[in-house]
Amino acid sequence: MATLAPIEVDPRTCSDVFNQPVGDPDRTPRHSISEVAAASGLTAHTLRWYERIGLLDPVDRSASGQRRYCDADLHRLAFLGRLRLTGMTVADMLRYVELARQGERTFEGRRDLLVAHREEVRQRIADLHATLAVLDYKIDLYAGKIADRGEPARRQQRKKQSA
Amino acid sequence: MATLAPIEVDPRTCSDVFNQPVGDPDRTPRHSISEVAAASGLTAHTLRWYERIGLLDPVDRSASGQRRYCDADLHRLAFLGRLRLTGMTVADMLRYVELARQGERTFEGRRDLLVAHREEVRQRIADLHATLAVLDYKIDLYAGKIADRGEPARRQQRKKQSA
DNA sequence: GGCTTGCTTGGAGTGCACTCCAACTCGCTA
DNA sequence: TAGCGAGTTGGAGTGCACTCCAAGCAAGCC
Repeated sequence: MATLAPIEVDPRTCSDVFNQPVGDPDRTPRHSISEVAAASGLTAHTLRWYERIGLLDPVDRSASGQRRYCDADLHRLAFLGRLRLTGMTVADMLRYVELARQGERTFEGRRDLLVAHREEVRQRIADLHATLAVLDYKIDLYAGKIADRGEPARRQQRKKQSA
Repeated sequence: MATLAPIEVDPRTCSDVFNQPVGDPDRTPRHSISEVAAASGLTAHTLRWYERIGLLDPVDRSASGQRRYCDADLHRLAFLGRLRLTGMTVADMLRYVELARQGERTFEGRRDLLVAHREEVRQRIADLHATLAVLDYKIDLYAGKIADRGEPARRQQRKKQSA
């Protein structure tokens, strides 16, 4: 069991891994929990916890009872990790996963959930950009003040420019 | 005490309100806690809590002991709100405020703190954009599937396109 | 005077998302 | 055969950022 590369974020790698995984991800159970932890950025604790609360279906086990994750598990984790990273609550992720378990008849529900999340993501991008402008402004201000302190002779002049 | 407009996010309104407020914000204490709550998006609980932990200096009081916020308080809150909204921890905000209290000699420290936060904000914007791509992809996929279900005759064809 | 509304306080409580613990098993190597 | 490292479990604990509570006060209105 070699070290796993970090899970891909290419859209196709997490398209619809629950029902019709793109590229037919391998279902061979073979990755240990520590490998998956390293690859996903989640801790082993968190992986077990996700399984316990139902975010992951029960993972395959080795003869001695240890977890062995397959590629499909990795893909689901990659997608869940994206949702989590972008602020979706675990409760909403659970809702999504439970819809997915119910099959085709929940396409609308799942789409709506993702559309709502996409709106939130867009809003947050806008918020972050607005804050970036504020940070740039203040950082420049500090840069000017630090320079002024080094060159007190120019203080008067600088103050006029950047008040 | 009229309803306050939401606090501005224009960079100049939160430039350096601690030491040299831009545009010389009014120091007249006049806004009640509920007005400030409405304008800032924070609850009255949170405003009191921010003051208790030292994020805000002790706010002026009316004759009967009620808080009266001045415009400078609003500006500080606007900036702190931006930091908070973009994921800075309260502990880091406190560190920033405490640096500001120490005056000029902490310009570098404050700048460094903001520069570090700016980097985090940029990283998060990148993460959000990456997730947006994944969400777009999956939402399109669901749209296709929902359409297919309505038009079973075309299912074969559509599947070929969007697998 | 009585009622309502809005505010005050310190400390306790909440919700989320982990994160850790103690006691245990298993496979492997020396 | 002993020791080690990696894994197992349910339940308890942690840290963060609020959020609420109970009891009380002050002002305004009928």
